[in-house]
Amino acid sequence: MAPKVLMVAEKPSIALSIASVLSGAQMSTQRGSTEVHEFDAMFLGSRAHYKVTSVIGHVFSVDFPAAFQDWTTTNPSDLFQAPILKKETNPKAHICRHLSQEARGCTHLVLWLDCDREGENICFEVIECTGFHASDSRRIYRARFSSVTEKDILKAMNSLAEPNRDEALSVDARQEIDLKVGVAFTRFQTSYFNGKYGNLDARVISYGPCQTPTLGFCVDRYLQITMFKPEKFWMLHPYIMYKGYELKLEWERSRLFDADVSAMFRNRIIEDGIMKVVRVSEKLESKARPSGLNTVNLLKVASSALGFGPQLTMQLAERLYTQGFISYPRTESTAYPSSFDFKGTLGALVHNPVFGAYAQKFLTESYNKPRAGTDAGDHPPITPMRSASEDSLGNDAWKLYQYICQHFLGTLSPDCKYRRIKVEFESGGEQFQCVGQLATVKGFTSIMPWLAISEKNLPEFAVGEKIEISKVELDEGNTSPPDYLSESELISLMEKHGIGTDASISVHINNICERNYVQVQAGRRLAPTPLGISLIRGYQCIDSDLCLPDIRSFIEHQITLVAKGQADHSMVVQHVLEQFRRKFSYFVKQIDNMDALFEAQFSPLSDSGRLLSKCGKCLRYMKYISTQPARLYCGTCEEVYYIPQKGTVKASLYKELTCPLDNFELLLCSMPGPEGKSFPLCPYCFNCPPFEGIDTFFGAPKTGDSTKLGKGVGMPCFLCPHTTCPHSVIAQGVCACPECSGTLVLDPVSAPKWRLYCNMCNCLVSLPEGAHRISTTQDKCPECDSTIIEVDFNKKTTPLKDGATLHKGCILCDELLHSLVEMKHGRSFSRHGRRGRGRGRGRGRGRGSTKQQDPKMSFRDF
DNA sequence: GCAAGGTC
Repeated sequence: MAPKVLMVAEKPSIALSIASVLSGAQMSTQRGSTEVHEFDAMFLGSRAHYKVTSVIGHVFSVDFPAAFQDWTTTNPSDLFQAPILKKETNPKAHICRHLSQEARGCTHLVLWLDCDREGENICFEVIECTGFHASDSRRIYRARFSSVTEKDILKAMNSLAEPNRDEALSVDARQEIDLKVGVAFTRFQTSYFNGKYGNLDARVISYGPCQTPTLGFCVDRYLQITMFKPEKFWMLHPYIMYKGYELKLEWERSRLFDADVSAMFRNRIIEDGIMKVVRVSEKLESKARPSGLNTVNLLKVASSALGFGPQLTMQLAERLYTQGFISYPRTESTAYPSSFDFKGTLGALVHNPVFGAYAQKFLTESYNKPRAGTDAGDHPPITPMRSASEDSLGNDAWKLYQYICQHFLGTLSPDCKYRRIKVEFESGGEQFQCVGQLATVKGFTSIMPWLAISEKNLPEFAVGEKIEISKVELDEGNTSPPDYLSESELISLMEKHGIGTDASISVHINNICERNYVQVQAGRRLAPTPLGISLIRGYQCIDSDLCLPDIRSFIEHQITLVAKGQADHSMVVQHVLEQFRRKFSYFVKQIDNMDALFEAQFSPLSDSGRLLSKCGKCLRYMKYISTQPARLYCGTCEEVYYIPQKGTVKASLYKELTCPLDNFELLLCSMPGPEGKSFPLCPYCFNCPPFEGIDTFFGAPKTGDSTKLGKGVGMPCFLCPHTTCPHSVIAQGVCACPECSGTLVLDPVSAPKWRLYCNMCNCLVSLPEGAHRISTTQDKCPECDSTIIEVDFNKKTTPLKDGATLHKGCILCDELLHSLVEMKHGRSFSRHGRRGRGRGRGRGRGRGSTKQQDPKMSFRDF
């Protein structure tokens, strides 16, 4: 039987390249989760059928099991020993199913994942999905390629190897360590600080072994700035007039920090009055052309020269790449592969209106061999692939494309050469100099003009000449602090310390912006916020390891032992986690030290917010904190009560009305929008629902579990089954909801457009408009068990005979009332089923059995 | 709600 070979790459573009090379572009392509390219060709000496497909990065990512997902019930320190599981990274893409289907009937598997540790790890993810036996070295092969070129692909096919399990395990180790450390610290910090300060506006206060050192770099610079003490200095600048030039000479001492001494030197020069030429030297200097463009350098230039953040740059680059204008934009390599087709790339640019002439010259004459650069074995440097114009790309993409073209042409240009002439002088025992520069070969600077050397002409001097000094200036200056860290400097620091990868550096920077730890200022400089500063200073005083870049190198070093087979995977994970667990428990013990910084930076809850609602325990007013998450704070009891995160809260209508269960003053909440519900709410019950068995809470997810209440999820009065309180669903409920198992409740502040709404779904029913008052009574309809309501009509518009205004009745069975009510949302309104009032447990099943029996008894047909 | 790493 002919072998059937499944080959899997890390991304669709590489699967396409491999298939094109191995099939000689004679393949058929099927769509699927990812494309599958099929063809016949030789494999290990026999004719074989090939299928080439790909994953889209990692198939799986790690997470905690459900039992550890709940912030309120899981102690973060338990996370270090918690089990972890692998979940499909993107379940909607069905990559696992795709691989399993494609592997059916295949005799061999060839793994073409990127040749780095992550790729090695994905190899085993793929093996798992395909159902091959990981140990079957006669059927599973690893293709090792250093670039996606025909030469390297063919070479890899002829030297198939085995996947490296140790390298894959090292990635497993990193994943587990990053997850456990990051999540444990993040949950602890967030829970500790969130809600503690009035003006600390943070949804989550995250920690991570990459993002935190990244923030650390920004705060370090900020601290340098604040600690900086300016010093006065003086510079001596004699001037001479010579052959028509006025020249300002530079002092060999550059500057002095002593005013008197500087003045003394100045007097000596003035006394001497003559500059003597002691030496004239000339040197040929050169400025090297760039090597190939990699991602990190692209990010740096884009940030510092184009003003684009890394996130935007990568988005633009991705678009240019998918549209075929540039090569793959995520690469570490600055060296072109030996097989790189420079002529082809230049040819693509010859018709470009901006770069065409420059490219054409290289083709007709010749071009320089690019500098060696470094080869990371991933992708070639970023180059243009196709000509584009500003009109077709749009402004930002064009700027980036333009730079990529300029850089590419720069790499093929000669170095910039220039003559540097230095003239040295002496006067009054002091040495001075002036320097001239003249370009002899512009080289790459003619296509990258911003890198050109600044030219300066000097007249010719002869040694021994004496020239009169025209004036002497003593310039005073102040040393100045550095500026905030620029994004481009930050990228360099991250690269230097191994924080993040070419693909993730932009993510970490974006992270610390989104978490409100830093703000991007003009010129893309990163100014840390009070929150960012307090965090880093907090780590520095508790355990500075936590925010130093070494924390990443430590992890990298440890997992490298696994990758090299020098240490056992689980031993290393255990060892590293144990160290972090100790650091974590020390951090928890010392959190007061960080809190002291927060106290200095942020105002305590008791100083902010307006007074709202009396606490049922101490009977004092609580404070309303409007910043997210919205909450009430009792300064006396030091308790926080969350309230619904949407809508507004007022005390007005329910002033002095208190909850019979706990004595807390009721609030009136109004959800936003013209159809938003209004309802009373007890701050205490909302946070600590007093009745068991209520499993539908306001704001809770539909599948929510009532034992796991989050912030903003709880029991407003319309869900409360209290039997005598006038605000409970027992008192305010009118009838069963026609749409769901909820109860229609009277909206207490809906006048003059009186209405009922369902306490569980969106169902809305409008009542007679313009009534003075509508209220529920304690009576029930004998026919349908709904609550009898009482309407006090307006004298002028009353529908009652003789101008009477008071009317009691059932909204379903009373003819007059029913003619005045209208269904706003929902399909039908049956009078069947027992009314809501009887549902002592808040969620009755009254309607369930009769629901389908008489569809005609709908609201409209009534 | 949480990390970092792939890639889209």
